Amino acid sequence: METTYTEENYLKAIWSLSTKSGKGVSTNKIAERLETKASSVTDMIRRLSEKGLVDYIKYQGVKLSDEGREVAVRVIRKHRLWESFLVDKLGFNWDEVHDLAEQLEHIRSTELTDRLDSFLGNPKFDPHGDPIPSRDGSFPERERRLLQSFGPGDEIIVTGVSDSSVAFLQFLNRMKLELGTHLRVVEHIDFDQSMLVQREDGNEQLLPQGVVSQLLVTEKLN
Amino acid sequence: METTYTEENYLKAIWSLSTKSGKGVSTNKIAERLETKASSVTDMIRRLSEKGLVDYIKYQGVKLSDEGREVAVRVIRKHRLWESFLVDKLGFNWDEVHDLAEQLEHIRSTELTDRLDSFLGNPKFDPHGDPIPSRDGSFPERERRLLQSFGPGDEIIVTGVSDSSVAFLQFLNRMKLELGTHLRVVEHIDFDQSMLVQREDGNEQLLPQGVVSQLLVTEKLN
DNA sequence: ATATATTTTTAGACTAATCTAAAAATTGAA
DNA sequence: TTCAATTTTTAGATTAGTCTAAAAATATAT
Repeated sequence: METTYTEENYLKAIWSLSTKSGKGVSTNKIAERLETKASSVTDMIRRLSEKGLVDYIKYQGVKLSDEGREVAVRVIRKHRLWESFLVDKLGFNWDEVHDLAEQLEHIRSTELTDRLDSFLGNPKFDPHGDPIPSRDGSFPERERRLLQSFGPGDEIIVTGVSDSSVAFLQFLNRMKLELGTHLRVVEHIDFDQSMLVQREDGNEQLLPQGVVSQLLVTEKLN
Repeated sequence: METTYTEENYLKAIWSLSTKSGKGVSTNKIAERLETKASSVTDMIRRLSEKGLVDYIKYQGVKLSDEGREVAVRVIRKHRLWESFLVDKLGFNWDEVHDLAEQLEHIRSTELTDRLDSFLGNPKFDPHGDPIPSRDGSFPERERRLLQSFGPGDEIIVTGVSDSSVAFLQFLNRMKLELGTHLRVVEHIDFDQSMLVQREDGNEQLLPQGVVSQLLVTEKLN
């Protein structure tokens, strides 16, 4: 299956906007992510659907097919390996490499990807702490601990919840916390066990005790 | 000046088809090189001309403008640096890297190119023996001539090929000829323009006309 | 020098990806 | 539940790059 750069970018966007809930990803969400228009997204989704890369029902959003997911994960593997290369070998800072990796991730060669992987020493996580899929598409496991066990300065990624009640999940949603959200701990507030954290956009947010004691996170390995 | 991948490929083709004679490069030659049709070439030349990247007179062929040459040389610099990376760091053979470098040469980032350059130790020549332009676009010197211009007793080093088709490179590989191979000319075989040479291990080898007329070598000055 | 062959350009059409504007479907609030 | 707001899709146009077929220009051979 031949895929264009653009198709790969759509598949990647759908992958990262997908949730375990099983709901389709909405046209507008994809448009926003890719900085394009909803009408363009509809067109592209139709093309991807004809190629069997996504399952699509009009007005109901879109999901990746098995084949579409494979393509997306292969692109993500390349993206994260190139980011590792740029930081570990060329000395870029981890916050400078995203746009470059967006270009490099479309280079077509399994052989190159695999050689790059071993040149880098088969890293399991990229410079942002995100897991690098292996050749067969499987993601490495990460050690997860409760948010409360971290302290000021620690950088973490939300990777799960120990209480999966609907109410808790909805509350997380309201707090704009989801899987993959990156946070930096600013401080513990001792008197009520809440925690001040900083988001990627620089804004600070206060997380109540209920969240701090239930949220599973993974430490970012820089 | 923003250039597309396709424009860059045209500029590169025009660069490599240009001769010192100062004549314009013909539409058909470009079409053949890029495996496209003459009509497509005419269209693209017109676009490049409007952008000021080439000088073009209908029916008289095309020449690179100063700005077009700069773009072409920057792409060539990237191509050759990536080839060096693939061979020196990832362990590819020098006859396997061309198609990959054709993709990598379009990655847009002067910063990346310069960091790659220093990561590789600022190489002057790529794995095919071709000179790598420096950041400012200047080529390193090295006097190379075709093997056929040498005579009995001359000692030379293989430093490049004037035909870098995959078939030719693979043939050289089969003949155990690679960059840096040292040879001594034994004799010209006049009737079919082949050449008898002696290798460092003392063995003699007959090189067919196709090799003798395409292999670039540098004289060994002892 | 003139007819023929070759090269180059033009005309018109196609595809991928995009856009704007408007229509259709869905969602949500009174 | 019904009507307004929002989301999504459709219709039609645009751009880059390509093609085929035919016309125009140039080169070549007798």
